[in-house]
Amino acid sequence: MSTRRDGAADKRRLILDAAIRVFAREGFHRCRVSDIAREANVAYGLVYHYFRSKDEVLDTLFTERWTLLLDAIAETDRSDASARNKLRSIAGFIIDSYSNDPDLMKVIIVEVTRAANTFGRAHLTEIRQAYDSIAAIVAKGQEDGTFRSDISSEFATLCFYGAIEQLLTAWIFEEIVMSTDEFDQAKQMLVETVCDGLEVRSQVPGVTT
Amino acid sequence: MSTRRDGAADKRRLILDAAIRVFAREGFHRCRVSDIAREANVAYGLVYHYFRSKDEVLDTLFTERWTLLLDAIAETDRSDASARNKLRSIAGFIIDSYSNDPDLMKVIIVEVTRAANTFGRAHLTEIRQAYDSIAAIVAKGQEDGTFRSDISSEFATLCFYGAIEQLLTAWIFEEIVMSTDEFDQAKQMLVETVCDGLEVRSQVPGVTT
Amino acid sequence: MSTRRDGAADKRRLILDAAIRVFAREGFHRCRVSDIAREANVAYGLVYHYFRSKDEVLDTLFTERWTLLLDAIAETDRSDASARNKLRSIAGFIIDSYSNDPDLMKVIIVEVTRAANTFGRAHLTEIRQAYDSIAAIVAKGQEDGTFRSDISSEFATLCFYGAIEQLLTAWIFEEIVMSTDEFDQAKQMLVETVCDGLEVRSQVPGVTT
Amino acid sequence: MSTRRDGAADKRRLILDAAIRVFAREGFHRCRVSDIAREANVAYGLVYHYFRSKDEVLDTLFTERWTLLLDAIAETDRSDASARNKLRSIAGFIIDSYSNDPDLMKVIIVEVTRAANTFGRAHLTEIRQAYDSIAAIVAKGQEDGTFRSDISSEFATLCFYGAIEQLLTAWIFEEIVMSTDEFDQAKQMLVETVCDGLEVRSQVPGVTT
DNA sequence: TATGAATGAGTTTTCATTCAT
DNA sequence: AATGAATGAAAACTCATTCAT
Repeated sequence: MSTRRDGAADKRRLILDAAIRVFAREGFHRCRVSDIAREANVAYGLVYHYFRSKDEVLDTLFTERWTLLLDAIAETDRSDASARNKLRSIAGFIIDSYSNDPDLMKVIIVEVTRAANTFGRAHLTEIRQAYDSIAAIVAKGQEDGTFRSDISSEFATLCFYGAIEQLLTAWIFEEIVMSTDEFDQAKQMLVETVCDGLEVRSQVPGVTT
Repeated sequence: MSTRRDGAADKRRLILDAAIRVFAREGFHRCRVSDIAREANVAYGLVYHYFRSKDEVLDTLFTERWTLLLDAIAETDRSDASARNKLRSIAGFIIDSYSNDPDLMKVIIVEVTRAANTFGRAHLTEIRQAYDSIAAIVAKGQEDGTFRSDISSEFATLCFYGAIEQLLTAWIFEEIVMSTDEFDQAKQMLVETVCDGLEVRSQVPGVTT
Repeated sequence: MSTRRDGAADKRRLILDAAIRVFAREGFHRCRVSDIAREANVAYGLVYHYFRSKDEVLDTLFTERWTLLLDAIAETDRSDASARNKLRSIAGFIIDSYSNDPDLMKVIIVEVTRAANTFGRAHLTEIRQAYDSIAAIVAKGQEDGTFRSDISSEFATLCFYGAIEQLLTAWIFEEIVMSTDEFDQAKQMLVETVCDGLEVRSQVPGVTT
Repeated sequence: MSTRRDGAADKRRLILDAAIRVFAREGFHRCRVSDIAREANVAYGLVYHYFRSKDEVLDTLFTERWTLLLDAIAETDRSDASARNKLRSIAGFIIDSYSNDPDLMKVIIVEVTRAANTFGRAHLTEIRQAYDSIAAIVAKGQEDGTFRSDISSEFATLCFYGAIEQLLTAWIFEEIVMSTDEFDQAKQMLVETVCDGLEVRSQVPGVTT
């Protein structure tokens, strides 16, 4: 969201990128502002020239990226693809984001999205907005008869997003390095599993307790 | 976990229970040890009499509860129920845990299970153990032909567990209060969604990108 | 200075002896009262049953031993040995004390005698008393013409006692283990060096700056 | 030791000088870091800006001064004075140090040199180095026939250094204020006593036990 | 814009001492 | 006499933030 020119001298960007690495490596709470400055090869005080606080650095990082996600979801929703393919596209976007910049995604997930007590709470509105947009896609799928209607769209969204995030979390937690093919396979499996669970079926298996 | 007699005088238990409330309310990092002591109506130093550090309090809380989960999974696995019903039982156990003690589950999820940088890392082994046990159940379901085999059991487990945790996280995040009926409905929907996605189907819908 | 019966059940003595080992091993400030109790195989609170405070344990240890030293000096002084032999006897007593109970002597020297800011200050009177008694012996040696009189007896005492303490300190610092012969040799060298320096000489070597 | 310019603005120096006064007045263990900061008229945190810990402040103070001593000994040793005069010079340097900056010397002696359990242990190597250099001087005196050879040079050094330190300790302990003349007299007496004890004599007095 | 010294509130942890049994 | 749980004051150390240059 920098309104400044990009270039070698954009110290603000330098700081943000350094912060990504430092937050990913040490965690937001564990690292010190001086760690960010050192990683960016920049004077301590400059961080405070560009950002009001350490929190604002993370907020900026989150909002930058989350806006892209919201845009991608909106963009996808505008297309006339099937609900299933829209979900595929969103899952693909998130997984590609991780594939392209695992550090940033790690920070966003670990420090914001999954941090119910701190930044998660602060960015609840933006996070909800993503859920709501996805839920709207599911709802349309239910309306046109693709998806079953006995599962609420909000609930379905939780399953969908929860599966994605758990996948990324596993990669983060276990420090798994994935190949391009493996990423593609993961996308495929994810969408199939979740969407198959959501689709209308001729014969629903009987449930016994 | 406590080998001491329970009763009004078990200050150790008092401290653990107070810690649950304080961690849930303020978050592990935000709260001070003095908050725990005050909440437990106990002298500051007594926390350190029973626990080596603030960290150890959380560790204890996590291990106490996670052991119950691992036991429940193992117990379930030992039964001769179908794979689907085993998963239902596990999901039920976790959701019931939340229903019975939302504060404790909030702490475990927010501060440990989802905290890749801090306690999550420390308890990786125990967390993995749960995943592995669930994956084994899925694998058996694949072997007996109930579940499709084109999705790896590990991957299926991520979807399953991710959906559950996202569900709980939503409740936690949004501070949603659920009725018993709603809890039951959630269990039902969760298992149906995930298991239907995993099951072998006569006709798999065509996938177009 | 226990007024109680000695015996296997004398917990007070047990505590004092344990304190010697713990103070010697870890230092007075570094060790905790619980360390003493554990070393003595005695309940925490029992230390406070017999002693008002941690300080009092050290005070007791010091006074017990220092009284023996003061007695030995007085006893020596009462004999009709030469001044040189009186000093030899005192040096011998101190070195024997170290030889017999290096831990206790380490504690007394390190924690009291050389601790100008803490216990040394508190026991200044008793420490001075030893110096004064030794100085009196030197003074008599000066009066009867054995020792030179151009060096004040107080000053001579400082040299004498300083040399002894430095010797013990070296053993303590460097953790040197000495044989009986080496102890005897040390006594011999010490007294010769110091006394020769104090004695009246036919020809004093010229001093040039 | 400071590589910074001296002047009113060198807060690091300010802190070190304040620490000398505070350590001398209250003792290292008794004083708080806040005492040092207040004495230096400096913010609490600045102490930690310049020094990693309270320990490091004392370490710095000791090393600064002890280096001067080692230099002085080396310098002295390089001259072609007699062994006796070399010892005189060293004793003079130490006593002058005390005379010029009694607080600093008090801190070094009380908190480091005589503290076998804490800092003395940490700086053992540097302390030994001084002893060794002095012992080398004595050894040369033995080789050229000035000093008697039946006393080992290490032993002689202990007597020499022990006498000096005991002298200073007495001044510190008893809070004796000395005039310049008295300091000179002390140097004179010290060297005479110790060196006379070390010198070769025509007739060695008989020793009877 | 850039620097890094300076500030000081906040928190964990330690441990001597007390006290109920 | 003996136990060990309970108390709480004290202090080191951290680090986000400010500020003078």
